Amino acid sequence: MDLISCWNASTRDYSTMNQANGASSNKLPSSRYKGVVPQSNGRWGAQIYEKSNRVWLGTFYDEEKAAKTYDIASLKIRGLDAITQISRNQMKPYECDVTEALFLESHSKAEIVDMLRKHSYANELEMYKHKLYNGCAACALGLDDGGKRMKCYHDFMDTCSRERELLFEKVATPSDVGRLNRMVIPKRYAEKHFQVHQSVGFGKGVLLKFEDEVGKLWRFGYCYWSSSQSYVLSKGWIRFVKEKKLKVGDVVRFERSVGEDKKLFIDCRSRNLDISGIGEIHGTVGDPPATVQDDGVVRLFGVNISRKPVHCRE
DNA sequence: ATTTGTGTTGAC
DNA sequence: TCAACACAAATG
Repeated sequence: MDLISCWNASTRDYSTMNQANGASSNKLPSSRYKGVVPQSNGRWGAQIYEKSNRVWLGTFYDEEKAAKTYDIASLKIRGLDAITQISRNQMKPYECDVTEALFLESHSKAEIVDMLRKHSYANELEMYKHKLYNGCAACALGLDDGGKRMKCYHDFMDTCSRERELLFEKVATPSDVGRLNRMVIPKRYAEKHFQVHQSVGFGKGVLLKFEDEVGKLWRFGYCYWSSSQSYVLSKGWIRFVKEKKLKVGDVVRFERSVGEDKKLFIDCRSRNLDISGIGEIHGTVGDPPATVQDDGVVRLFGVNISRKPVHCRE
C-alpha cells in the first residue's frame, strides 16, 4: 500500500502520505496487524473483541509489540477456551510451548489482560518458568488430566523442597538506578511479600535484610510513600546500585528461603532477551524447552513428561 | 498537557 | 467481528 507514516512534530498530528503521488491526508496509518489500531500520538493500541465487547490491551510504542500482545490475548481468549471445550489433551495451537500454555491456563483472563496492559507479561512468564524449572518441572507436570493439572502442579510445588522461592522480579527503571536512592516495589508484590505493618507510619519504615549471590548482606530501608502511593526500598539502595553497576533494564530478582529462617535474597542480572515466546506474527519460534512431538511424547528439556508421574488424584 | 482508552459507527 | 474516528477520562 506504500503508506509512510509521518509524525509532524510541530502540529502534533499524524499524516499518512502516499509515496506515489505525495498527497497527504489527516488519516491515521492503518496497522498491518490484526487487533492493532493507531493512536493519534503515533503509538499503537491493541484490542481484541470478545463476544462483541472490545477488550482493550494497552498502548505500545512498537506496532509489533502491540501485535504480539493481541496474539497472546487471542491465545488466552480464543485459543485456550476453544481448545478446552473440545479436548484438553490435544494441545493445538500452543503446543509449541507447553510452559506458556500452562502459564496462560493458570491465570485468569483478567490477570493476563492486566499483564499485557502493564507490559509485564514477558516478565511474569519468565518468573513462572523459573519457578517451574527450579522446582522439578518434569515431575510436576501430569499433562493428561485436564483441570487437575494445575492443582497437581501447585500441590507439588508447595511440597517440593527448594532452597529458595522466587518472590518477584523487577526490571530496573531509570529512577530505580538514578540518584533518588530508592527502588519502587510494585504494589502487588510489596503487599504480598514485604508487608509493612500499619504501625509503621508513613515516612518511617523498617529495615529489610537481603543476601546477594555472594553471600553479602544488604540492608535497605523499606517504607510506604504516601505521596506517591508506592512502596520503596530506600536507605542503602544506592550502594547496591553502585556496587552492582545496576543499569536501566537490568532485572532485579527477589527471593526468599523456603525454610523457617525465611531469609531474603536479592540478585540482579542484565536484561535478558524477549522471552515471551508466543505470538510471532508470521515467524517461527526457536526450539522451546518443552515440546510435543509427533508421536505424542511431551518432553521438557529432553525428559519425557507425557506420563503422569505424581500423585494427581484429588 | 498528553496519553489512554471508550463511545460509537459503519463496513465486511 | 472488526477498525476508524472523535473525544472524554485518566494520568503526569
